[in-house]
Amino acid sequence: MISKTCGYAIRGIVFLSLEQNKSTKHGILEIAEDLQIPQHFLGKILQDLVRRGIISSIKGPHGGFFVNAKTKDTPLIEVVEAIDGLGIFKKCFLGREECSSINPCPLHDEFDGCRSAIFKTFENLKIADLVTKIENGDSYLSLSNDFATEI
Amino acid sequence: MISKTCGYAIRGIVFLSLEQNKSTKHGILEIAEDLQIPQHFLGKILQDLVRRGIISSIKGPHGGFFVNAKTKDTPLIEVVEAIDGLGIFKKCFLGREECSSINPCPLHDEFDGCRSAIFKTFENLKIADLVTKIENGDSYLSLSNDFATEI
DNA sequence: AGAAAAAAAGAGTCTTTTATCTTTATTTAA
DNA sequence: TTAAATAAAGATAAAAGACTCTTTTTTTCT
Repeated sequence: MISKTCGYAIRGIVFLSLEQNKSTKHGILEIAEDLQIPQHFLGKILQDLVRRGIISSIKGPHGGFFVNAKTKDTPLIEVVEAIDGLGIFKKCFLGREECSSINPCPLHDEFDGCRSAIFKTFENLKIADLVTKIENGDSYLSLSNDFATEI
Repeated sequence: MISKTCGYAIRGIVFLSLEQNKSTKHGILEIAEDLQIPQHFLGKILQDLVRRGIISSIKGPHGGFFVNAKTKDTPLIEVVEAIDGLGIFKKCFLGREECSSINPCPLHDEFDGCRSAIFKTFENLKIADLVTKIENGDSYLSLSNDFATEI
């Protein structure tokens, strides 16, 4: 659905927004290692998010990426729009150039409900909501050590 | 969700299954032009489907692709499995290597319902169902002439 | 001022998906 | 039995997505 890149973006923002991370800046190396995402690739993604104002950064010693006043209230759809664009919600399931309710493909109506449900979920969910889930222990950003060491 | 290639496959099968096409063989050029899909690319896709027994083909003059006894009862999930594989229903929304209900990402539960709804729809829908929609004029395989000429 | 740390930017690579072009194999019909 | 039609196969290319490596810029600290 959303690209891998966009998933990385969301995970990066949520990482910075976790309670114990909020007060500090975090270098790209640290973030990438913790989330197991290629360092320079994640770097570019976070730079995009800084340009959009979703997170902030400072260069130089003791610099790094960090949350700003806006971060936790950012709806996920804003991140999706920044990285993938909203066009992903309009693509025809069967690969036709155009597909809409006035000229639908045979799967259009079948999946239109799901598609708008997904869209609405991205509209309604904010970064803060994902943070809460993680702090409650209901979900995880990276494969938890518990699972990693159990192998 | 499903790849463009998979969409092409479904459209190709449905094209052959339309009532007025059932009794005849259709060359790849005709199918590709009608559906506006790159000819040789669609050729390879249909060849896959022939190997899977979902459609049939005959070489030589008057040869072409055509439906067989199985075609119209083929559930869409079988086509998806043939082209994309069922792995597409397990990929993590946030790009983690593993994601499941015992080690979910913060979006896992949000979208699990949609994901299984989509899976079930692909299980339940058969090629025949899509054919019916088109014959009823409820949906279209290619951009209809009506729309094309209105531009 | 100079060295070091860190993000930012630039450029290049690898992989996958999508698409094209060419050749081969099979079948039909004249 | 040869020519033509057609699917099948092979090889290559173009585009997009994901990832890497190198250089530059900014900032801090000594």
